[in-house]
Amino acid sequence: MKSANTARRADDPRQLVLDTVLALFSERGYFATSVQDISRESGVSVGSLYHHFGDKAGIARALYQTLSDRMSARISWIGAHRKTAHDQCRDIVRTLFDMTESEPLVMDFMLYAKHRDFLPEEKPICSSKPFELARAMVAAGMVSGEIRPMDLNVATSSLFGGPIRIIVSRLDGILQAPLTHYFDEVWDCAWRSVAAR
Amino acid sequence: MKSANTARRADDPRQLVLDTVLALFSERGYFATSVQDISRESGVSVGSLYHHFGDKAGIARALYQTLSDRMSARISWIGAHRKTAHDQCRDIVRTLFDMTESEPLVMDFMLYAKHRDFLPEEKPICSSKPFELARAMVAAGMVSGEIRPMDLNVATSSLFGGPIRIIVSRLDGILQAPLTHYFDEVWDCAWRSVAAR
DNA sequence: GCTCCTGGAATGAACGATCGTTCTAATCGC
DNA sequence: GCGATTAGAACGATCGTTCATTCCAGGAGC
Repeated sequence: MKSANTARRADDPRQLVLDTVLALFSERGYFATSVQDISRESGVSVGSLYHHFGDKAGIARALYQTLSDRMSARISWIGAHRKTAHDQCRDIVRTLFDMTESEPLVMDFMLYAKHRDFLPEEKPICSSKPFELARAMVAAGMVSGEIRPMDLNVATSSLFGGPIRIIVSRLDGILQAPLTHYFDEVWDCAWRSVAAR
Repeated sequence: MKSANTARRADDPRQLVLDTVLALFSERGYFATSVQDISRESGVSVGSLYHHFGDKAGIARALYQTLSDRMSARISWIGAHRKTAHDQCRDIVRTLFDMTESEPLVMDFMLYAKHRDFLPEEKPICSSKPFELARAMVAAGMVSGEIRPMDLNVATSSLFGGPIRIIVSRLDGILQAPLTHYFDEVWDCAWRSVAAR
């Protein structure tokens, strides 16, 4: 094999760093994690960190960008492969639940990155790319008559607010059972809040 | 007047400091606010700060305690003066909306204090005193038959998740109109998600 | 095939700035 | 006159960042 992309995940210093800081930021927080910590834990020298990311905030920005893009891709896929707003939104919630269970650190970072003290210029999660995609699906559902006519912000918040709050509860350790256990009940409540009839 | 409490708000150094740090933490964040900043802005010397609060985290803890107690008091009052779970929860949402408009900094701090990097030992907002009170009202509503039988966490999250998400949108500057404008629609959606019939 | 050259990548000791905290002396209220 | 409170200069620790240096892969010239 030609191995055109010689940068395997294990050897690519960028990916090595991003994997490391996701864990460090989640367990200690951004400000309690020093650049020296990142260097030691990832095995990448301080000089390399600055070569690749510019500054400390650049590491956080790169991490957010990567995770945000991944989530956008998943949501876009759902939008293309499900027809009704009901099915699209349902699958989004299911994906969010699955991600929370399989990659809780990722979910935690995505939900709170903007509101933590770093990433000052980034816009809040609710106006970021992934959420914009979801909002568009809700809008389409309102046009098609699946969803009652109302303010678009109210509809989107009502539909996803409950599921997000359950995710937060799970991340905070309040819920012992995996989110799969709650999915049907949560989605039933969420859809009732905006369904046309 | 005897003026038994000689510590008027304007002269009480503790209250002076808490008012100051609420503004500073909200606009710059906890870690970007130095103790020297707090001293300069509040007019209280560094020595006094440490005399009254012990350390920097103590200031944040005191602020959280004060605001949390105030919110608990309001929710308790509602619990005592409204009979049905519907009216109780509705008034809680209205109070949250009102607070968001009249004291956005307070609301912002309450919603995100636990998830910011400081206050490490505090439990997350959803298991704090104010939210426990609200959860109890939901539980009572389920017993009385106002709310469909379901997992208590699911019901509470579904009922307050939408309103909280709208509050976050407003705090982030996404919504231009005051929350009063959205209240009826938001509450209608929220209640539909859990109402018995 | 061998050497030299080149530029991107990696290194980590060192730097200045700033942070939270301490401490001693001064001041206030009674 | 005495404990509680205030004052703010000073301290050690630690932070993010810099930079002179080394490493290394691969193309050019012969």
